[in-house]
Amino acid sequence: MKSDVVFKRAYNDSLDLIAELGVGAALPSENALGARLGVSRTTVRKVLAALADKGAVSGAPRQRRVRAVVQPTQRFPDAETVPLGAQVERRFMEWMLRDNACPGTAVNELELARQLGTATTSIREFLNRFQRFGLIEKRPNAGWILKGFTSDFALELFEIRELFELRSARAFAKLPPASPLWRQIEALREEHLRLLDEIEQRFHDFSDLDNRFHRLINAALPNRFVEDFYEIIAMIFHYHYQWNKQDERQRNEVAIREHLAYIDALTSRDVTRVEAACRTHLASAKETLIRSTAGPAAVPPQRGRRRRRAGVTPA
Amino acid sequence: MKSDVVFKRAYNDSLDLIAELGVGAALPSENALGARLGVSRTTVRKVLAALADKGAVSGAPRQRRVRAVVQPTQRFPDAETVPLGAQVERRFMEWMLRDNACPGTAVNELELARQLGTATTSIREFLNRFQRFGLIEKRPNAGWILKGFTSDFALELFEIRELFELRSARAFAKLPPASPLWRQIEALREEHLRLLDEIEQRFHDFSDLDNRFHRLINAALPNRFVEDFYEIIAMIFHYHYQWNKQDERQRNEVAIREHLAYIDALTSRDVTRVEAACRTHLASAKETLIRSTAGPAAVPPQRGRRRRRAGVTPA
DNA sequence: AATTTGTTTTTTATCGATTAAAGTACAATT
DNA sequence: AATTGTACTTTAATCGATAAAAAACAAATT
Repeated sequence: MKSDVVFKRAYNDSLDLIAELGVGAALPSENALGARLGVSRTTVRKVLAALADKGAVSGAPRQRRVRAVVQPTQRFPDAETVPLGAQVERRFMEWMLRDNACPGTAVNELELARQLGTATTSIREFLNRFQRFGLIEKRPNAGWILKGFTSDFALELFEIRELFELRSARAFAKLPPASPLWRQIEALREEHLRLLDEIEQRFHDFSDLDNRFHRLINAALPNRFVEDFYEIIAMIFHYHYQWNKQDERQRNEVAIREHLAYIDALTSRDVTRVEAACRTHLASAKETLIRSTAGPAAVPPQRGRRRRRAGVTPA
Repeated sequence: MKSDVVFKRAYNDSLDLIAELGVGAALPSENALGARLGVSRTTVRKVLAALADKGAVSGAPRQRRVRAVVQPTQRFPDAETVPLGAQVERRFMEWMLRDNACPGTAVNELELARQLGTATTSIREFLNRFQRFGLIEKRPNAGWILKGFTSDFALELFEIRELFELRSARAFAKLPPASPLWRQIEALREEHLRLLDEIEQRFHDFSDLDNRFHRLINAALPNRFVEDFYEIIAMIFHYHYQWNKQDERQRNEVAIREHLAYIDALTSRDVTRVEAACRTHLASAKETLIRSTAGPAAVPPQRGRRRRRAGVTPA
């Protein structure tokens, strides 16, 4: 059956919302709530019913009000608000990165399903979607082979990344002065400066800023394939940041300065400078990533004999 | 339950094989047959048992021989040897291209499943894999939206294609003279000349040649993301060739000449010439593709109201 | 007349079960 | 040492069913 993560997340978000509104405040209409929480009215009504049950809101049809603010302890645990697919992805990536899973390892649906406690269907769905990241490969009727997070992977990834980002950065530099992107990049520049100021305490916040920065560059010349590719980058970095804490503050500080130089180059509209700044930054990002890969080897898949099994660590 | 397309295809292929060997010839060992047919020994034995049953091969243990060549009418129909996923893809693409399905149309799993006569699981799997082609988009918990085969799609596709192919072609031109790829491209050049010679009768064969030509260029500097992207191109052209027959002979002849100029540029190792030839060819391919698209519009998805349904034509 | 709410229908996410195919193991045969 | 028969175990592909969420319809209210 379908899980109710949508309901649980909406319920938790509603608790925040009523705390924000304060006791006595009138609630928005069901449709307005749905739009705000990003769920259908069906789910809104379920949440509202649960809240009325807890005595958090009064149930009167057309004039619902906040009656009491619910204790944070009454919230659903965060783990229960994460969609199954995302959970599977996280566990799989952790296994691959943390345990440095070896290229050539067989990944098998049944065993993954057992270890993650889900039906095989969900695992299949995940693997099929995950395939596009280039880290696994399907052999029809015979499971999946891990290609692995190797330095080859990182090199190929960054070759394309550079190709794409140079293209986008050139387009950015040629943007008409009236383009709203100029304001956005100026705002990002200021965010960078603020972060640099408090780098000792807030260096973790760089990951998100990095993501927004590169997406903004790509927005100069939208292309669905570039955007899709950037999702691969974002995914890799998302997990990589969580896993490789070595020199994190230092690395992020360097990257921030590179971003600032990159932004300056863009605002100068001097294509040669833009290209140089872009290349410099990507080269150092590549270095960082490669240092944490397993190595170059892509061991050919062993056939005919029992292959090493994927051992994702149990929950 | 699992379908037995693997068995049926292997069986058909075996019929071809025994016809090729001729009556009286000794059959290869089970393992050798498995390697040749691309299936496991389990399936080989099933096929062999079926063939013995038909009297096509003698069942004697270690000296199996071809006894009779089976009539082509005894083969399994081709439709039964196509994996479900491929069938779904074909039907879906035909619907989109032939019926010029409108961007913004909702694609719904249940209805597709009903129309194609499969379980919804298979449809989901297909849609998840198909997503990477950039023609559909998922809205979690709420089905899929067709982005459609629009001119925007073609433009974005060709922007990346040019970026990638210029990169590969430059690398090709710089290949050391000892590289085996030089021999391969020379062989392809001759194939092009032969095809040009018989263009009136054989213009259909260009599609396959085109595919092999561009893959060879990409092989100059292997990169999994470039290869993955080329699968999108190949898929689009595969269906496009089947669907748009207008001026086919003429178009293919032009393309062959462009390929020949491109190959000459490569063998000259003059990067400027290579780039020019590559751009010329891709520009004309782009033109062809764009002429058969629906138009630029990407209608925003309608929400809250029943959207137009995807009407894939029944089997 | 447009919102808002109550009710019903449709669709997606997820499960568990079943069959085909792959893979394992090993002794018997050439 | 490779090939085969036999028998078995494991895994992938595919189905149908069910609960949650979305969407549509209908009635009530301002």
